Amino acid sequence: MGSLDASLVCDLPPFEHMARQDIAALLERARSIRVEKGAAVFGQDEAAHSFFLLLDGHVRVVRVTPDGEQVIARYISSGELMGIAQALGRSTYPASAIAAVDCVVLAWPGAMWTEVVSRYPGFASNTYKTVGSRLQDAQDRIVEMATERVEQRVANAVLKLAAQTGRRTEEGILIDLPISRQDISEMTGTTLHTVSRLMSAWEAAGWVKSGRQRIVVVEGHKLMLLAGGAK
Amino acid sequence: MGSLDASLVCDLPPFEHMARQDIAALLERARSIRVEKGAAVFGQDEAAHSFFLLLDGHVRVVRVTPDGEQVIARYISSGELMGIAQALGRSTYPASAIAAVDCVVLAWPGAMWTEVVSRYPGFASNTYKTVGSRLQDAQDRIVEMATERVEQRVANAVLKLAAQTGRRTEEGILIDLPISRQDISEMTGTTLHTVSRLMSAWEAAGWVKSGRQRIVVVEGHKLMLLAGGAK
DNA sequence: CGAAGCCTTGATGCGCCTCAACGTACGTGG
DNA sequence: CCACGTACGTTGAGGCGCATCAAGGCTTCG
Repeated sequence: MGSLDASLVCDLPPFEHMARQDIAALLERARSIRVEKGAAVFGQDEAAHSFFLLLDGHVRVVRVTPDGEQVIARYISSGELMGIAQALGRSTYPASAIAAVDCVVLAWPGAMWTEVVSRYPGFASNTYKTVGSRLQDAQDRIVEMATERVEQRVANAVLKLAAQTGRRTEEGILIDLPISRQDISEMTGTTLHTVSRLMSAWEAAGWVKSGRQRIVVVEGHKLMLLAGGAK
Repeated sequence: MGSLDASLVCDLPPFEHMARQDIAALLERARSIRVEKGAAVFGQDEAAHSFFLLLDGHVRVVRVTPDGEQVIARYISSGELMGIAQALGRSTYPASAIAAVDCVVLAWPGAMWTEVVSRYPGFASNTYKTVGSRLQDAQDRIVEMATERVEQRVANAVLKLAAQTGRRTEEGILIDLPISRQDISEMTGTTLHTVSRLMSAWEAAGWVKSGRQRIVVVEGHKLMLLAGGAK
């Protein structure tokens, strides 16, 4: 596919501190791909042939258990790397990446990773920073699941989504991607029923407005109190 | 402290594929430290001044929540790296590392990390492999906490410990470090009471033998069935 | 020998899952 | 464009898994 201009991406965290020409050289070797809503960028347990940068859209990273249950590991927003299995010495992807909306991604061949590391150490160290914060996130979530109750976890999940993908509107902060009760339940280890009940209660209290695949946070601070004020 | 011989560590995974003399050079710059049972190798939220290699013993990595609850993130066995915050661009340790028994650790100044990466790329890539498998572990645990019931999680935790630190005895596989019901509960997000009841039941069934801070797995396959046979 | 730490076991209650039924928005094809 | 099917959302009733509260026994160490 055609080449992209370095200026389009040079402000993204992965390219921080890289020379403009190095960025251009990297981009030249990437393929740019359009992914339709609902389609997979890569699939769980499939050979890790590439690593990716999400240019536009939102991607859901999902794990499926042997007996078919789904768990949402995280949402990727535009500008983030994903599928960086080879950076961690893995040969398969540990989860599936599903486009939550129509997306544009850049893909580099996985075999290029070692070369990239040695040639662009800045890119590599930014990648590892990303990995570090994801490990931190994962560990936070374990603590959360071990110590907090459903209501707190759901409040937290909604707040995180609002912080990550929120857009200010006159009503409040709109979570800018289609998200169902089921999705929230898969992020928090509960059922869509419980999420629905919580959202109804919060709506009655005027803290959120929500509808079909749509959530607007009106009174974030109230949710923060729920989520565990001391933090 | 005195210098160590490279032959002592050259078979450990972190030093795989490194030249003997490079290993020796690295070791020369490490401090070797004895840590008493119960003492901290490093503490949560403290500045990440060093990174470590556990030479001998077992270390418990623990997170404490704002309201004082503890969650055990993992156990480190001898030969593993730990406290590698700087490799991930972090300036503080995300958890505390407590010696489960008397330990010996090697410590390198954190500031050395960038130099180490560029000078010994093999060491770096092995480190990132470690990080990768820990991220994987963490994510597995999230899935587990989200989808499995306490009994399965506890069975899994016991099996993991047996696999990691188990020693064959005539009775069965002995988990070779002092571990209480409370510890298991902090690994699985439950209470010591529930763990105690489960262990009693398993003991009655003849699947384990256990006592004060001591667990022997007699019939591992029975536990595997419990933990979720399909895996 | 006392005290502290670890383990066990019972009784009780409730948070949340499960099962069930129905309402409502969406989009697709006749 | 309307009718239907499908996916999403809501709300109730019931029950169970596990936390919580409580009390007591058994090691291990100073």
